[in-house]
Amino acid sequence: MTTRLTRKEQQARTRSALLQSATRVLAEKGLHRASIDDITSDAGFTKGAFYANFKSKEELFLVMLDEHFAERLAAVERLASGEEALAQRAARAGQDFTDALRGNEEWCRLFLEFTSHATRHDGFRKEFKARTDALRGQIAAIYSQRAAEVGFEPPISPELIARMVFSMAHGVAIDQLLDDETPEDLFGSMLLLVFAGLAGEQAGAA
Amino acid sequence: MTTRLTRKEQQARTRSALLQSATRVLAEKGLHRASIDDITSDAGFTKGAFYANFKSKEELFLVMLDEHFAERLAAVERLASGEEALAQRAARAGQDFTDALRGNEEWCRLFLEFTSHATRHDGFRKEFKARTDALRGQIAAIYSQRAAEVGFEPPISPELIARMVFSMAHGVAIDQLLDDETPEDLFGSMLLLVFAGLAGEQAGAA
DNA sequence: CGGCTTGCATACTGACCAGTATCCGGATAC
DNA sequence: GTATCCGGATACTGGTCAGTATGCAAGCCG
Repeated sequence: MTTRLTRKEQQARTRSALLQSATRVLAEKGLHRASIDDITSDAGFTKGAFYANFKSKEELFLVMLDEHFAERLAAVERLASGEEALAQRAARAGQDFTDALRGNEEWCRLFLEFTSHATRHDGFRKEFKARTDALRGQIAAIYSQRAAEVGFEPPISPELIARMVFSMAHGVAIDQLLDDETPEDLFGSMLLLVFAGLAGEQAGAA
Repeated sequence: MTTRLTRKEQQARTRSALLQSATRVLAEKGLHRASIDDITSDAGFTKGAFYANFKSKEELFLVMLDEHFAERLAAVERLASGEEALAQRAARAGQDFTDALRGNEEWCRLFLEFTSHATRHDGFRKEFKARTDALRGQIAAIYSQRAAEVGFEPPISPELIARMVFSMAHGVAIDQLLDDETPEDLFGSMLLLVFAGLAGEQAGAA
């Protein structure tokens, strides 16, 4: 019972170990300063294992992008179907979305790295954008559904609201990376203000 | 009249040419993928010129940080002393602050690069933070002064408001780098909502 | 004018790294 | 049980880059 794994299982295990190490090491050192050897040795392998599982470093980035966004999308969908927060303000969705960011320094760093990589690699940028759009679309949909339930008519489009929430989250993530004095509830306060503003705008005419 | 420059003047000219090229090249290629040779040759020099003017690549980053923040601080102070926008909403200050960002893709990219560098180099991070704090403090002061002029009592501290404005600006900057479909007025709309929220919060109790 | 200084150029070094070629040993298939 | 396959290890290649050492010519000072 020492070696119970088929070859496929073994390789899958290796691959996911590499991905896990990649997340850690790339977040720590940055996309370009972390070498393949850094990543594989962190996982207890060598270069050979890497190239048996990924075509290139660039492909690794893509795979990681996929994994991270899939996780977050799943989290959002879980929230969408969950009943618990239903009566809460729609901001909840955005809040939850960035609970992923807050306290998750690793993902913040990776997000930064991926972003700057994306600005220089158009293929990667398109993939990044596509996934961001999907996530944002989900959140917009949730918001709009919740708003309808409460009988609230947003003065601006849910898509735009979602975009604002994303931008705020990313900005706060940056703030937290740079500054150890960032107020704990910065993002929450911002959401509150924005949604207070939305409520106010509805009352007042355009 | 061919060579009218003293040696000091000549070197100052070289140095500023290098800094200008550094801004362009580092924004284009990223802090670590742009080599010293890339920078110097963009300016029509070679490595020797670089090391005659800067101790190391790291020192170059610091100098650039200084220059950029000095520019922005100056811009903010110009705004603070200017009379033209005095009657406008306090958001003007923040707006102007990020006009520097909007349409200034180069600085956005550099900001991203500096940020991610800062997360890995504590000395640099502290310098970055110090300058950010100064800029944010300025904006908070302006906001607070304007609010007093209008007789408006902000429900939350001007420092926190300034921090929000910064975060939003940075988030929008990221959005714009990643997405060519970012609405032109995203940042403006966000500011509007936030300040509407502030006004509303003042009326409503806590 | 002549020796000294110095800003910049050139050539080089040591280190690092993505990707490739080759090999091995154990799992798989028959 | 033997031949095959293949995940992963090892060794190597070509290229890049920060930083250094040295040279040189043009500016500086007496």
